[in-house]
Amino acid sequence: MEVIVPLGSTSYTFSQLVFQASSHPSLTPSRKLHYHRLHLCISLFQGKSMGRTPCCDKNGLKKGPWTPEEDLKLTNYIQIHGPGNWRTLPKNAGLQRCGKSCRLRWTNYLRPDIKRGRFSFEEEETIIQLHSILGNKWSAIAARLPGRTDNEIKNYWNTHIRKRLLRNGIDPVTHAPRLDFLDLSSILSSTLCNQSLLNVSSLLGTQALLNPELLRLANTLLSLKQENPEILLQYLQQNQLCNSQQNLVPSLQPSQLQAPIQNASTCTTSNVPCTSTLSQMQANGEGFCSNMTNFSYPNSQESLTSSTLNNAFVSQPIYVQCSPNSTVPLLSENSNFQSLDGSQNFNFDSVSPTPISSPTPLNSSSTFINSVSTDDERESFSSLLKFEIPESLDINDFM
DNA sequence: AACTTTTACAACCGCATCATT
DNA sequence: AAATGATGCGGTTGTAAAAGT
Repeated sequence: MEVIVPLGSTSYTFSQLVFQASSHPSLTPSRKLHYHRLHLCISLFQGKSMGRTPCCDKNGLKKGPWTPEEDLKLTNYIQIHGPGNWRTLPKNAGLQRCGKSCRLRWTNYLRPDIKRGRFSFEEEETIIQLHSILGNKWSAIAARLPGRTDNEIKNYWNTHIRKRLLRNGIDPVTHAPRLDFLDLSSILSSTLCNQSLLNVSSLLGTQALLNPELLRLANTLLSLKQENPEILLQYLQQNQLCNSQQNLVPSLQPSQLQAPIQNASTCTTSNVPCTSTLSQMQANGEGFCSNMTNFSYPNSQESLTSSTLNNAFVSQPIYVQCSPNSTVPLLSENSNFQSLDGSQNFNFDSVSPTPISSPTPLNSSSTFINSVSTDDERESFSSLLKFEIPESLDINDFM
């Protein structure tokens, strides 16, 4: 059966088209388009897909995990000839792979300068910061992390960092705190289960979460605490985060916090006293419940009661810096919380207007918000901190 | 112990971009 | 200027290992 192919105003038999395509050495521009269509027709007739020809003939080429033998062949070939010419490389190297697969294997796995193993705290912090600026530009992020590939960073982001940010109420896309992401229900329901803990201190712990930079730092440090406490300790010592003189949150007096915090799990491996910053870390979604309910004084082993917690924590104003030059209370003086059954009301009437800053480290070199040098940076950071709770916030909405 | 679910990561795929013709 | 090829990039998938039941 003869196949008729309409081409422009003329119809050709398929055999005619094949003949012309195979024998025509040079095409005039006016004919190029016709022959391009011809090529497509032939491809279609032969069952090939439309569009650009694939980078390799898929037939007979291996896919899936690479074997050590294949790795060796590829490595040996590149050591001699260098990377590049990926289309012809597999054939020359004796590999039944497409060039794309070879390039990926080399750049993501076999390259000698690739750093293997866990991401360090500094690397993780860098990734988070760069992602907040660059978004999902993995190659751009990888370019600033020597030895790490874009694929590796992307995977690490998706499997570790992204989930952790979500868990801790931070939008992994915008890096802004999101109350709807925060697992407030577990935090509050746990608290509400124990009426003795219905006090301002608990809510202050929750409130501390609402400082986005503290959230971010807490998130990172908490995960590190769980996954690699040694590196955390090293980092804390380097950045003096455990030095009470650092006054990371000046409104919370070290004397009021030392006792419970020294016994908190974060510091069990360290003799270095911790500050309120770490207490706020404890207050995130992963550590909040247990740590808020299990605080005890180190000497007496006496568990803290509601009243002692109140004594220790009540009346501590929490502020979020919303602009480089001013601070405002996170909650208005009229902010109220109400328990599920309405039996407990909370307010922050005692909040004093003493302005404080929130000098949370923003990068591994311990740059603090207050010490940023340029207006752009200030603006950038202050935009990160724009976050407030509506006065009409109702806890029941989160339950 | 067996099975299911979750996690981690290597690899694939399609599209975009750049360089060459 | 347009077509074509090579390479890079980012989203997604497949699968082995680990964790949970």
